[in-house]
Amino acid sequence: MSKGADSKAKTVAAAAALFRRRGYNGTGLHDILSAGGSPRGSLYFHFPKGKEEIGAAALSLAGDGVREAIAAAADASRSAVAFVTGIIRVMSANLESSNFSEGCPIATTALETAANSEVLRAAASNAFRSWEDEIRIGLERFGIKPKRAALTSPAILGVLEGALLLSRTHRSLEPMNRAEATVRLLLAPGAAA
Amino acid sequence: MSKGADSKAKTVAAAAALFRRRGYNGTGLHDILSAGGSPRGSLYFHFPKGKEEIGAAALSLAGDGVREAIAAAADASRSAVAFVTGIIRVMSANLESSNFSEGCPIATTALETAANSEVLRAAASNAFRSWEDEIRIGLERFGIKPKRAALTSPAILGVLEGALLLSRTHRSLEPMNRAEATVRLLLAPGAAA
Amino acid sequence: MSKGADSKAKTVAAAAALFRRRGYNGTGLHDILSAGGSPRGSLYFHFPKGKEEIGAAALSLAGDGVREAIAAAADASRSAVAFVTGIIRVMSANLESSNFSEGCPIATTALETAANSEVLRAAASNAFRSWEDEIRIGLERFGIKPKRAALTSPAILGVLEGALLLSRTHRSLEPMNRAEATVRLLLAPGAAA
Amino acid sequence: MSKGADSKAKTVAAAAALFRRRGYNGTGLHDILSAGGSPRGSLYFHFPKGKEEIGAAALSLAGDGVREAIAAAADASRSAVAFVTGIIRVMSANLESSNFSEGCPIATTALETAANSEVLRAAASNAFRSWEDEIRIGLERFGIKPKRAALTSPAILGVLEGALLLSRTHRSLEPMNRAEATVRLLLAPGAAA
DNA sequence: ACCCGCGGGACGGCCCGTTATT
DNA sequence: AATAACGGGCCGTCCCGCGGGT
Repeated sequence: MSKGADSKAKTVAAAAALFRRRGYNGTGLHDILSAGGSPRGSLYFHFPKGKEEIGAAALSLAGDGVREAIAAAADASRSAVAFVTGIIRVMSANLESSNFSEGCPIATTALETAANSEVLRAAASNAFRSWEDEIRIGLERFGIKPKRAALTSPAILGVLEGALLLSRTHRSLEPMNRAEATVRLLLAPGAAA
Repeated sequence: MSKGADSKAKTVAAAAALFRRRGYNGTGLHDILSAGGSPRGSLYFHFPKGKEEIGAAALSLAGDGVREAIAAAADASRSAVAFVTGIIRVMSANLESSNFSEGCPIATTALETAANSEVLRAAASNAFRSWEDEIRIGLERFGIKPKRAALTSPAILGVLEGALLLSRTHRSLEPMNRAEATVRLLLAPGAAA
Repeated sequence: MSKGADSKAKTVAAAAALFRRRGYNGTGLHDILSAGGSPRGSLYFHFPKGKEEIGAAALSLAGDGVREAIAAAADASRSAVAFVTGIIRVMSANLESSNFSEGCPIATTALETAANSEVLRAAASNAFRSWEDEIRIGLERFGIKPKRAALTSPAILGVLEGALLLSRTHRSLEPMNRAEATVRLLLAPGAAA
Repeated sequence: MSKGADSKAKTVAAAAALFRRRGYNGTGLHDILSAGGSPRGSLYFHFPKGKEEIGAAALSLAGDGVREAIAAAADASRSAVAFVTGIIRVMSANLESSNFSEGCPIATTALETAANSEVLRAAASNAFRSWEDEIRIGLERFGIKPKRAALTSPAILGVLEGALLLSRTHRSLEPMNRAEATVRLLLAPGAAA
């Protein structure tokens, strides 16, 4: 049981890592299984709906991971700006340490499957929504009014995602740095948001 | 000659359209060929390097298309804000009319191949860079100083890409609308960018 | 289990038969599968390394078959000359009954792949070596001294292979008959070998 | 005209070289054309029957080359044994210098196509026959009686072909050396052959 | 009249995601 | 819970002609 759960969790974790680097369609079940060390035949025992179910689980796992990282950034910060730039810097560090292989763990799969799998699209949507929520909560914690936080948090997420995409494509942290400037602007006292 | 160029161009156009909707790995050569009306065998004549070469050509074509659209938006506008919101609205219209199937024609392929194909990564990078340039040129045309335009244009592109990703994932134009607000802020007189 | 082994064995047997007649490169996986009655997908399960692995298995099977035929010829003979001419006559009979389609089951594949696949070259080499050994053992059984048997057996094999090649090419048993004369000479009392 | 003939001859020469190393089915028209420096489209102008016609021409060319080499060996020798061992040594040298890639230029194609193409089988048959003839002529020149020469020459060719096959497969000159001993025996004064 | 760029289906081998069977 | 299959589809490349340049 714990062994089964372990095996399942390992598989999902392996899938999440591979989807992040190679995308959903670029990752074979074979790769996931061998990376996770699980046997072949049990896959459809744990995931009766097949690859799509693994994908949804991986999206969920990755979504939770980032959400927790956002919460941790909030805990470690003393201002809204520090909070948000903290998030950006963690992402930048991931990008750099992985040679620009590890960007957003959701985006690639989200784009690949948005038009083809409602299940995966929804899973990606939930993940993004949870990040937005977490950012909003963090902003409120640092004194940003709920109304403004609700408007700014999706904007911040958008800026962040755009920067991750461009950084990965250009193999440069420059878009991440620009994103930092943009979010500062979004959080500036006078900004109408 | 014209027939040959036609056939090749049709294939690339079909590829670009399919990559936009389903991504690179999600699109089979078979689909591209039948969509373009070309037979299998000619493909290897026109694209000796195979799918990767088609991908690069499709990325280049799509890049040019958007670049021209940006230039057209500049021609049709009377202010920097109108110019940039014009771009966003065209993209929003594409999104909506295609039932959120047609977002950025580069982003999906860029993310899928950034870590696996230097050729495709570079092609995507060039496309993004050309948009950034075109935006910068447009901004300068409306009186934004070169220095500021050079800093703001990549930020605008980042905001736009992030919004396209989120809109597609959420099947909602709301992120696009938020992006409009963000770029207004970026272009506001007092913004340090 | 027995079914699995059966299916695999059938595939290998079909492959060996086809490689013998049409060679390795002239035989498609499709032909092998349909001849063996196996479905497509199982192939990669049984032979993860693909066609090369099937080729090696087929070479090994064919090698064993001939080795056993040589051993049987030894059992059925009362002299070294009778033993070796017995081998030749069996081969001649195969050639004739198959309308010169079935010659050496190793030679064609050996020549096709000697320079391209170390795996297949080695498999062919092993097969030939096993025949040579079996011939040597047979010769010793009929009183040929080990030293001489060790020198004569490869010579006999060479003569036999050359004759099989020429007979197939000329569609005539004449080279096989000449080979019989040559091996008699090799086994003649006074021959220095 | 001379250009055309040149191009055609180059193509055939390239084909012969490639067929020798990789066999007939293992060699693509593409390889032949690019090795020969010829354009694609003209191929069916020069060889209306396609690959088979190229194959026949290549077999003929290679056959002539070896026949001439046999004649040259006869010219350079003073005895029947020296003549035949001279042939063997040239072949051994080819084998060794090409890392066992260049054995008999006919055998591989002969075996691959014996059962599938009457045209190619006949071309190979002719080549072998011409070698046999040339050997017979050489033997007669050194005093071997016509009757014996006619019986011994095919035997020698068989021994030689068998040795070439085994040497290539084992990547060893040992079968060639054994072949030398065998032909000495065939040419020994007392041999009934 | 000779040549060849360009195009055309058909498989080539491989591997995909999935399912009976136990 | 996992072994042993299963078709289908992947991309690449095969060998081959049409129609237009020279």
